[in-house]
Amino acid sequence: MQKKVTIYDLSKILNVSPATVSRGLNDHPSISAKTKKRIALAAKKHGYITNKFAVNLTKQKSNTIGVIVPRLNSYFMSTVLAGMEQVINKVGYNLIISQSLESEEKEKINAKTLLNSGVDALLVSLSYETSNYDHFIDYTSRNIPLLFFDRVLNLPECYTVLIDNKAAGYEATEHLIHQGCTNILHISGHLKRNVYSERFEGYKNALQANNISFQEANFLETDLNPKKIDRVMKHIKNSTNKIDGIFVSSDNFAASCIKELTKEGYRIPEDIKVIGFNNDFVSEIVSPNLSTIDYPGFKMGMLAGESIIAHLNGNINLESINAITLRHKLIKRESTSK
Amino acid sequence: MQKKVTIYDLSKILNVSPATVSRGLNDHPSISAKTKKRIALAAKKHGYITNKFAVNLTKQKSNTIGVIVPRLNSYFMSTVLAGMEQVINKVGYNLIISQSLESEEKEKINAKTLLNSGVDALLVSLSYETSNYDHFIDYTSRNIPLLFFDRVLNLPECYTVLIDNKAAGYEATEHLIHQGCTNILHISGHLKRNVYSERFEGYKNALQANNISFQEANFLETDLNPKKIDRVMKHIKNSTNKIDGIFVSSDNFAASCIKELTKEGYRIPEDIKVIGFNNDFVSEIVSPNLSTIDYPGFKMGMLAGESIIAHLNGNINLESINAITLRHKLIKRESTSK
DNA sequence: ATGAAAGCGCTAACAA
DNA sequence: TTGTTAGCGCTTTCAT
Repeated sequence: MQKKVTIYDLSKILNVSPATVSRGLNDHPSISAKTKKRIALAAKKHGYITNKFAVNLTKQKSNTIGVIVPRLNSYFMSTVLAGMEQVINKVGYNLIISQSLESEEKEKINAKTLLNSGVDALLVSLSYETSNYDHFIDYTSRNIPLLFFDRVLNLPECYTVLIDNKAAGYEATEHLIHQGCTNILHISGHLKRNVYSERFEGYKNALQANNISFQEANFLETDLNPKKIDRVMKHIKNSTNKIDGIFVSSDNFAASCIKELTKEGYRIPEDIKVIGFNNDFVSEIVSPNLSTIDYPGFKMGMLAGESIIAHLNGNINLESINAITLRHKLIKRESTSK
Repeated sequence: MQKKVTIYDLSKILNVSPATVSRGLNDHPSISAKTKKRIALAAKKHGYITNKFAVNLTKQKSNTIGVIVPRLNSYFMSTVLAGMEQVINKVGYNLIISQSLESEEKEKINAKTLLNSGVDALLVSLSYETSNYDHFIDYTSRNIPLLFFDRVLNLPECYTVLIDNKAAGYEATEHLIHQGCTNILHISGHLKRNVYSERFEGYKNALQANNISFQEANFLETDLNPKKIDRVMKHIKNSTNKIDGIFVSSDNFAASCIKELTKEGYRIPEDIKVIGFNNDFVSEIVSPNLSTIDYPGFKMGMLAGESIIAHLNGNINLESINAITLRHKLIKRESTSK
């Protein structure tokens, strides 16, 4: 175990004060170039590394940003995180990532832990369950910037980065209608979350705009877990009116649907057209290719990261902004062709 | 901005010493239940939260574990991370995650940053480029535990968690042979990395064991990026001996191969059988279903996390262990059926 | 251009 | 059971 060397050690070695060493190391203007060089040299020679614990304590900041996501292992989420990490790392920050596993309880614990560990800001995408804001007031009351992305809270005081899910849901549905579908099933995630409820809104609006009345039976609230595809298949087979289009709020689940439907003898897109959501890699692999909504995860991550950094640097003030909406895009592929 | 309350504030309020407050808060045995209750109450009432910066400084540890991965946005990696996060969070640690983006340069910077920020341990999966160990000696020399997973270094002093890639490569190849393939192409990642070089070894061994001589032309070193499938297609079409089997070191890339080959008129598995690696979600979606090697990412993450925690707690000593090898499994699906 | 010294908030050894 | 006090290593104000 190599004993750690501090600025005091260096100051003794160099016969200068600790303050000078500190300044030298931090490139303070009032230190002569010569002294700086000596300090730098000695630091390198003795393997000095700054003790961030002490720096954090004095400055009361950690250069660390907390993230809470529902789960790490999702194509979309990992893409978002990749974007965040990239911009945040570039400016010397680190990302502390934790997952709520869709549990409000764990989300609360995570929020508390991250608060405790002194993150300078928090980025959150909410769990399925979360229905109140209480675990975040510790942040706002301490003026720790808070930003929600993707799965957000409908509160005016929350700064958010997301896409226009309602419009996207509308476009997806309308695309199916334009392709000739008249009895469209919508497979949704939990309506508690904005992303799903808004897509659902868009779906209904598109129906209405095209004079198709919404049928309760054509709506399925699920947890979008491909392992639970059976229920959906049963629903489709048992529906009184033949379903000729499906709008699924996730590509993974949509791909599973295509797979199962094909197995059951349905022809896609002739019998049933399917459109997904996200533009995951899987949408290009499944046969037929899955039409979908391109959801710019990487960009969302970058934007969330950039916004929080800009705010921390005092360049912009999030409080004046309510939401940043990213551009989505309808991707037409074989699964919805005429 | 709510002024932060310290143990000194509480000690004044309660007319006890700061030490008592500290002890009370930390449930020290020598503090009376009554005093503890008083302290807890006051803490809650005044919204006290412990200042981790000070604790870290005093204890010289951060309860934080650093992770460096090649990229966050990969199915496999995000699964590993999900496993890690779960076990590590449960015992009160946090994960600081950074990505090298396959660059040795960035990996070095990340390693330094994480060292600086005072992680208690480091978990690493190496970038494609990395060829030397230098950026990790800062850790070993400071006795900061270091663990490599998946993409590791072939050094005796490195503690690693991985699967037996050679055996897995062997099994994948032999499976193709058993299914009747005689001219098998192997599409690999960069041989610099153990995971790919060992699978390649396994491939060659399986050929040899079955009296098939290895052809240089049947080996393709790539970066496994599905976007660069063209080169592979060209190779297959131009090969003098008809290729009847492909062993791809990644499911994503294998799925893309199936997709492209089918488009070009090849029948899978009749003309060419394909086997992938990882057992990603996509392997079940592509048509025909992709045979593959099940690679227990989540378990690998959990194991890496558990090992490092056990080591930090002094329960096991990593230095006595060299490698933990996880069980893999051949998954036979349609893409290799006779 | 450099130094002295206080302070960041907590823990723990030693005393009482 | 509780208190006193000396750090942990760095930054920064005020002197020089």
